[in-house]
Amino acid sequence: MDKTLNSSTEEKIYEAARRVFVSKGMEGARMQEIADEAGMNKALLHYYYRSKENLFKAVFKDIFTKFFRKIGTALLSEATVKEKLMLFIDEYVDLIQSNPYVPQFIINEINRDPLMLKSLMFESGIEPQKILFMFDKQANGETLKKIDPRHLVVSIIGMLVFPIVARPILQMIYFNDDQDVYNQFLTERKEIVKNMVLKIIEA
Amino acid sequence: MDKTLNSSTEEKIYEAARRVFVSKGMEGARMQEIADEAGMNKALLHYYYRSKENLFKAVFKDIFTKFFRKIGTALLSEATVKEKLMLFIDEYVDLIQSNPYVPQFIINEINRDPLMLKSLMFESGIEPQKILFMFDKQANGETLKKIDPRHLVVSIIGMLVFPIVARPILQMIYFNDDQDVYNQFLTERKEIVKNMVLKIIEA
DNA sequence: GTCTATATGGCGATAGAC
DNA sequence: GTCTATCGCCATATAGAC
Repeated sequence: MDKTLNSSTEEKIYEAARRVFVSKGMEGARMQEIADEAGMNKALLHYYYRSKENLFKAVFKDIFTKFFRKIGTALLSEATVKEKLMLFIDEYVDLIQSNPYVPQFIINEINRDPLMLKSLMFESGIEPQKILFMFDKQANGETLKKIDPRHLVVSIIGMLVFPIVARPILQMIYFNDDQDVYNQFLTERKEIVKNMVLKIIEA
Repeated sequence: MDKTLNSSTEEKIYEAARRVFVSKGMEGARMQEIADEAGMNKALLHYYYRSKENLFKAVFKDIFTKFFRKIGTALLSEATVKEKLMLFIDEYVDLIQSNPYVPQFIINEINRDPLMLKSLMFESGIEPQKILFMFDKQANGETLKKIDPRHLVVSIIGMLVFPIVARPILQMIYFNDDQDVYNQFLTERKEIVKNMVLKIIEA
């Protein structure tokens, strides 16, 4: 059952806007395209959301919040550092596999308007320091002797995000633009990154 | 001596366009801003380059080509795999430190218009497979027993690029938006990534 | 070659009929 | 609430004086 079939006009607009904004960005998106995608007239978007800026902010806030909450869950779980990291990789890979445009979208929009960050973190109730400090404390006492957890987390996310955002380039130079082979590359990558991380923290 | 002081009008336009395009992207850039940055009138840009698209392509082709050539040099050098990788990290860190906006710029523009890639690789004379195959061959016989060199290179670039492109977010949540501390974080990161890579390939 | 002034088109936003 | 028609602005691009 397609959820959008029975949804209200406002929900249809929101879903369409989400798709268009995420793939084209705030500047690249067109209100006309969102209207087409939602199967209605352009004027209706303004009737419900008054401006493109408003519509964008509604979409971006939700995406940003959900994405960061998801990151927190694995790191806040009750487990050893090693287990946490493996769980984190599992969940993060699934997250970006099913939302491949989101990481680049968030990075681009934050860089375009960095002032969004402060208000966004405040409004969304995200407390990243809580997550990171907790990770810090556990890590220091345990297996991670000489590794700064910040560097480790940055490395893991970078290893996972880069092949997604740079997909067109890598798919071209590695696999002669073969989409299926690249999907396989991404699939096997989860275990490979896990092994790399294990080597890093266990050495 | 500022090179732009004595350069021709066309060179001034090119340099200004490079700065604006790299930081704002093709869609975000404005011809007026490029003209202001070059210290001249908007009409002159069209006199020399005819269209925004033309000017952009001239800039993008150069940046793309130079960036990928630079990557190749380290991996094509005569050395062991380990030495190659360390040299590659050294050069790549320096490259993106002095061109922090370029990686995101390239990724964005390629994703916006993936068809650019084929013609670009052809025109620029880049042969990435040569580089990668060479790396493959050396790697297989040597220390990298169970590691796919493709995954390793993707991991390294991801580890290095991510803290640059996601800087506003990471600087905020890690260091309360302290710019100096984040610069230090980036500086120490070169050696940290080297150590991580060594653990990965030596385990 | 370099400027000012203007044409042209696209997009966000609004007015107003239904 | 939903549509058609249109306004007004801004950005690329061009015309034409100097």
